[in-house]
Amino acid sequence: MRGAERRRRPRGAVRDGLVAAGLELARTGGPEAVVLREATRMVGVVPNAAYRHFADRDELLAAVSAAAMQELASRMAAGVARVPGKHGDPAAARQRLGAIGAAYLEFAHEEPGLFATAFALPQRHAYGAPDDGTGRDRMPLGQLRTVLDELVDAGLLDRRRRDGIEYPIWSTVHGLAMLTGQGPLRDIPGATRHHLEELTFSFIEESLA
Amino acid sequence: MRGAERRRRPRGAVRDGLVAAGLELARTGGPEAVVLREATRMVGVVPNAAYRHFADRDELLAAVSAAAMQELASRMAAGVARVPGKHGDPAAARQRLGAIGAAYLEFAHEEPGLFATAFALPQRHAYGAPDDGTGRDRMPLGQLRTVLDELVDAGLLDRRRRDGIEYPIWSTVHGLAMLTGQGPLRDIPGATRHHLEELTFSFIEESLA
DNA sequence: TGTACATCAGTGAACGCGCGTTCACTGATGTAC
DNA sequence: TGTACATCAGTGAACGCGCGTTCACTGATGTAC
Repeated sequence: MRGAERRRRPRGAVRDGLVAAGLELARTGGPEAVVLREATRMVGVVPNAAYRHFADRDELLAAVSAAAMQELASRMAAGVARVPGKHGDPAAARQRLGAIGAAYLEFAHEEPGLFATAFALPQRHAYGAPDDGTGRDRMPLGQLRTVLDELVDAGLLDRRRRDGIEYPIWSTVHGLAMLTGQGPLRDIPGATRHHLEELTFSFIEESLA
Repeated sequence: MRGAERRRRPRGAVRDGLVAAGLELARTGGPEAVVLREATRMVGVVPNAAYRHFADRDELLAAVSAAAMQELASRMAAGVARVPGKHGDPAAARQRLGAIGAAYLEFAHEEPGLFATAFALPQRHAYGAPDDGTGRDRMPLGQLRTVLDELVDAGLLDRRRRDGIEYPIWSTVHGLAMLTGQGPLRDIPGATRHHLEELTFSFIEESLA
């Protein structure tokens, strides 16, 4: 790089660029496609420059994975926010639960690579992390809990059944996402997939009722 | 290899050996750990010898994956067979459903690498394949269907709700296996995991009731 | 039953590839006085 | 306000590695007559 070109990037631009590049790679090919050298190429920087920002490839992947999870969380939050009706309204509460599940499945289907990357983390996520104060972008599990609490307040879910029920529900939706995404049901037609999604939502509501 | 050593292996032994070696690799490190060269080393054969039996590495992985799925199917069948009581007996039917789910989760937990490999197939499985005539070793989905039919016969599941309900149930169990296996809940203590499994079984039964 | 020949299933050597990572370096930026 | 110096964030070159895969080969086995 010629002298005049040095340090033209704003602070943190390379790091952000590497994560963004990693996200593009993950989008196409999942976690294994997050190749450190390729990311540096996309940013226009020499391979070892990455080591100024990440200890190793795993650390880059962790950052990419966290970003992918954040993207899922944002979509869920947006889906929930789109449902009108105030807290405690039964119809609204039910719709918000549906919106959460729908956003989850939509993300898994539209961005299979990112979805896989969000969950294929070699380390732990802060799934239960508190929100950022805005109430948006909270982690998926937290958002699900909030809606389930609302279901209780709305009288749609027995308070005595509330404890821990987020896990079976999460499992059900996550399982469907995996089976129809990267799993054995991945090649079924779209209509069939939607039918399975409806069956699954009904199954969940049946259990809550 | 010296002349006398040539062709001492019985027919098909190398191929079977490669699949067995692949299974060992997958057991430890999942699908990516199925490395063709390493498998040939384990069998004691030169790397390119593998190409007498598989077109490429993907074909070897497919064979390994199918074997892993077969292992899961066998465990499920064994679990079901262990439950006494004849067809149509309500208590037995319920227990057989539980045995299927338990075998699935146990396999995912005890053999996470094989579980991942069984489902990380780059091609399609014959999940709905007919059985081999013995009634054992049928594919997981087929076994689940059989038990659900029995639940209907036993009067525990409304016949009108039977159609397609295998998918939400499969999703629920599969999702829990993923979340507590390779997923974000992978590091929870064993007691917590068992609690989640119980919660999940209850959730399913609640929906069927 | 014996022999000629095709096929099968292995060997041996080599290939190019891209990867993650390390090292010594240097110019630009920020900071203390 | 100016200067000395530390730190930051990049460059350039190189490494060893193991991988999948291809090629030409050869000995053992099975088959046709």
